[in-house]
Amino acid sequence: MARVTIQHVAQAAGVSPSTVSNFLNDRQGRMVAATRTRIETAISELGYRPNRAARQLRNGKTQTVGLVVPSVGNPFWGAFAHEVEVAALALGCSVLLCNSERDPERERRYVEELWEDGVRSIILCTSLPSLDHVSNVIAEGLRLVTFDRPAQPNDPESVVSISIDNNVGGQVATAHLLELGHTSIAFVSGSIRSVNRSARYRGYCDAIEAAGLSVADMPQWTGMDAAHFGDVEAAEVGRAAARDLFADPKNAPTAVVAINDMTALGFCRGLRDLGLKVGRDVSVIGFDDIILADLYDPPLTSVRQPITRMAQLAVSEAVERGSNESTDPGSSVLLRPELVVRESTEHVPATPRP
Amino acid sequence: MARVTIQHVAQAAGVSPSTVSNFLNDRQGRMVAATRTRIETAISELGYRPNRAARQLRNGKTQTVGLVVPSVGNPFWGAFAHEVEVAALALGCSVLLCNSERDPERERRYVEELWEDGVRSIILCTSLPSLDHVSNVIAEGLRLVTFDRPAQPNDPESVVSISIDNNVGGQVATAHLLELGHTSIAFVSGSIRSVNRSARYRGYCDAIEAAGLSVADMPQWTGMDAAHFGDVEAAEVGRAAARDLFADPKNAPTAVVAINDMTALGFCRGLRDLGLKVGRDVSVIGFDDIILADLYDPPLTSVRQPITRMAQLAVSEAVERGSNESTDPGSSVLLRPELVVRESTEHVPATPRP
DNA sequence: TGAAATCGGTGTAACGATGCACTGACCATA
DNA sequence: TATGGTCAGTGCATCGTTACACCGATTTCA
Repeated sequence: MARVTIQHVAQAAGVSPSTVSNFLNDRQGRMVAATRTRIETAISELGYRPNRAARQLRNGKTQTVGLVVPSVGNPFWGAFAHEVEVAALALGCSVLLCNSERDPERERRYVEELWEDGVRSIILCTSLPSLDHVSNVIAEGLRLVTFDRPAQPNDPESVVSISIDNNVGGQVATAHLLELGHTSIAFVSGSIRSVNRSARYRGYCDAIEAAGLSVADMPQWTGMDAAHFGDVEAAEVGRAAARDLFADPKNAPTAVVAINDMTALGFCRGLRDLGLKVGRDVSVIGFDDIILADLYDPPLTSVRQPITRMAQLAVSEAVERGSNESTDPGSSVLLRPELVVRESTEHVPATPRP
Repeated sequence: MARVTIQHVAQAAGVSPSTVSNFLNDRQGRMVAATRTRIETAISELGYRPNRAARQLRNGKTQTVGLVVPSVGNPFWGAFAHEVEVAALALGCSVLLCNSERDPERERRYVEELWEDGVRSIILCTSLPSLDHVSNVIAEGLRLVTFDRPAQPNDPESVVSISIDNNVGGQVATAHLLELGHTSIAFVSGSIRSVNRSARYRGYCDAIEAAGLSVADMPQWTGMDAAHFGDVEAAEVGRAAARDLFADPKNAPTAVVAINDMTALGFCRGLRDLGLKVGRDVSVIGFDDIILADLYDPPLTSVRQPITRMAQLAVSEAVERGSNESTDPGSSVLLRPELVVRESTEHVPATPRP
């Protein structure tokens, strides 16, 4: 089965390869209808599919979207990667998968390699405050879509962000706990230098103070200062937080806002280690609403990110803007998160724990 | 920043492009050491990286590994995809991700498209009994590694399988429950036409009968006959199974072997809906040992698949055999699964449930 | 009616890497 | 000194597509 090339199509249609190429690339301005149909039938009869490598070599671009996530092993990123692939498929693109392990240096290397390999659109899931590490590639024309990281003031103009409003998310989560009567609410998060973390934390602070309470009075957990920890370890962070926060029961929270569901689930596991019951003893709320939130016992209250919609937006920004050369600034999107109340959050216990 | 090509390197090293190409492709048989070093320094000084597209166009191959999983959204496949990417990176390959949604037609299309795009090695995660749908591509020379699907008698010779021994897994899981005193053990699975399911089921049957019991006496659940259901829906399967099996409490099992952890977790969720407690009331065991098994409440007993090792094996089979043109039959691997006992399996309750 | 404009396409030289067939220099043998 | 053989490296056509420059035929318009 030798490859069917554009020459075969040209011959079958009785035109020159150039004309077929013009047809394929929508430069049909000057082309009589009959020619068009002859080419169309020739293509379908021969089952012609353009050779990607040749195309890429010629114009220095791929139809591939790069997807850089912290780790597909994490259920949230796995689910997102899935949605991205589905959305990209619908637009006729493939997805090249890269795990950054939340390492800025790997992020940079991946982005640079993808660029050099002709990938012109990348969906970068990062939560680094600055994009300096990839700014040179952006300057050369990379269409970068950041996900789960709202646009920052210093971002290059061409960068588009698809994200939920983490500040609102933090507020909604915290307000929910406040409404349940909690007044001792801890914020649990691992990674420090993340824009998400700070936005969610700010939302948490805002809600606390709006309720007339003081953040300073809340139980604090400073987090594991490990410079290097992946995404799968998020659960470990939660578990450690539970251990530490309840080391001194007098000063322990009655409710916890976790930075994401994995950390929340780890926290629940930690509570279990201590003989405490989620919901009854301590309310826990997470972020993301991964599939396991609903499966958990008790089902986890969470701030949902609409990943299907977000993946579609990200892919269409990456691909469609990537195709036309317009310097259209593109549109960053800040979606409203949605609170999904389940059973891990309950009214504050009437009697203080023993 | 114009691209550095092999010509630039050649010029800098004072040789012809052909010589540089020879160097790059390890055809250094006849090449004096001085030339070699001149080329080496030229490459590193100029920061030369070969152009993938040109290479691919020239020899019709990519250095990319195709990875076809049912859905990266499923935590097990997400974790596996992660390990594959890590292993591929170590060998200098990228990974092209495809979700088959367990649809044979999509599987076929993806495999064919990857092949036509020059991908010569594919890790296919399927559980279809036959590989007929991709046999034409295999015949043309595709290096196919199947994962989580043991080699079948009718498979083409060149196909390599990396899998655990599912039969043993089924036995180990069931034997564990038998040891705990259970005599009413159900097998819960969704997909019907899967080689995994049948192997695990056979293991289950073997263990039951080895204990002097009869499979016919066990509570049966025929499964949802949906022709089409994805991988993420696995949890739904478990939940439905719980509902159905306990519809008639007199005839309900005291323990359950689930086809995988997602189904097991769904089953646990179903039990919870019914007011039953996992472990105390009903023992549940899953397969895969995904990260959430340990996080769950109660932590889930599971038959672990050593995915890191398996991913390494799969990638090395795919890439290293792919590189040399030997028709070395390659070696299928059947790893021993490992039982991880946690708290979702307990001794059979002394008193029958009300 | 003749010059220009338009129409519908075609010829050709790249894009960067590769590998076969070749060459010129040197050495050994007869 | 012919003859042949090895050594170290080179020339060139090629992979499939694309885009620019070009071309002959028809139409337009003053």
